[in-house]
Amino acid sequence: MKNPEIVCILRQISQNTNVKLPESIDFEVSDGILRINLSDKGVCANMQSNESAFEGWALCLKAWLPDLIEKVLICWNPTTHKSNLLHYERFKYRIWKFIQTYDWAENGSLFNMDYYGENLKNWVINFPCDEADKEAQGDEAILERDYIANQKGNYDIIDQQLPVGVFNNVVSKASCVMPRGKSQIDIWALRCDTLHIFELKKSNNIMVGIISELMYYVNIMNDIKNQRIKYPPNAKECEYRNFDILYNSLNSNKIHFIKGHFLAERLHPLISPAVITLLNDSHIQKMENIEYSYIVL
DNA sequence: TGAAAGTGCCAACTTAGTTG
DNA sequence: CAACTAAGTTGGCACTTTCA
Repeated sequence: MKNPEIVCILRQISQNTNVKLPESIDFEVSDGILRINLSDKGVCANMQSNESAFEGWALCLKAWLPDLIEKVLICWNPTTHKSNLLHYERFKYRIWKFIQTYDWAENGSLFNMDYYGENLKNWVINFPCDEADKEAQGDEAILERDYIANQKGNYDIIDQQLPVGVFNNVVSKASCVMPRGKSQIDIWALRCDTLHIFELKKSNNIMVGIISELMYYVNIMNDIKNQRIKYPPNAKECEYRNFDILYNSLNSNKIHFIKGHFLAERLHPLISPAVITLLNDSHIQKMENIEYSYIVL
């Protein structure tokens, strides 16, 4: 069964005849196995784009079609030339995390993921280099500031725009491992022993890729919390955007829980409550105190 | 006709380079 | 060495396409 037949069943079950699957991904269901075949372009694309967002599609399809799908294989071609090595590197980290998190998910390519454990030791994460622009005009920036202003009383600290760029040993353009720049955690907050991470989306931006983004941010912060990935030495002097408070909390092992929140008026029609439940149904995540939830704006 | 995927453009953001 | 400018990239937005 391929994309057209799968879409057909999804439409029946979800009672939504507008549901679609991205044509840049080949889905294939047979004998209880869903194969998600990603293109060269997809594995090098922004993680929130449909062609790249395998986490979201895997979780949505498995949650909607539990009788048809027991196992999910993420497949791509590791031998061809990759047009964007930074996105590709992040893609491989995402795959590595995904197959660790869910025992029903497997790497369906010939790429050997074992080396990642060693690699992580050399990674460092960048941190704010100035205050966030308080005047930024984008709708999302305005939503972000409003939410932070409204929620100040509910958290010990709440702030915006936390960088999550991965680098080798030092933070510089030459040593970057994954995309840096604009991919930042929209909003983060601390309350007692819990770090909250919010992925904010405007109501007209409803994409399955929101799952990929939030999972990536949560996994990176969890790897920092567990000291698998470090901040560089000069991070301890940074006081922008309340980073010093976060840094000290992480450093003194005060953070025991990480909660990722989808913060939006509405989600993609395939992201049902059952998808959030499946997202949380993981031994590793329970062991590592990771949890996801949907907060309706 | 309406909803969702796909596409191309541009504002905004980070870093690197330059200047006083 | 701070402040400014330039360059390059990301991701949002608005538009187009597709399909029931």
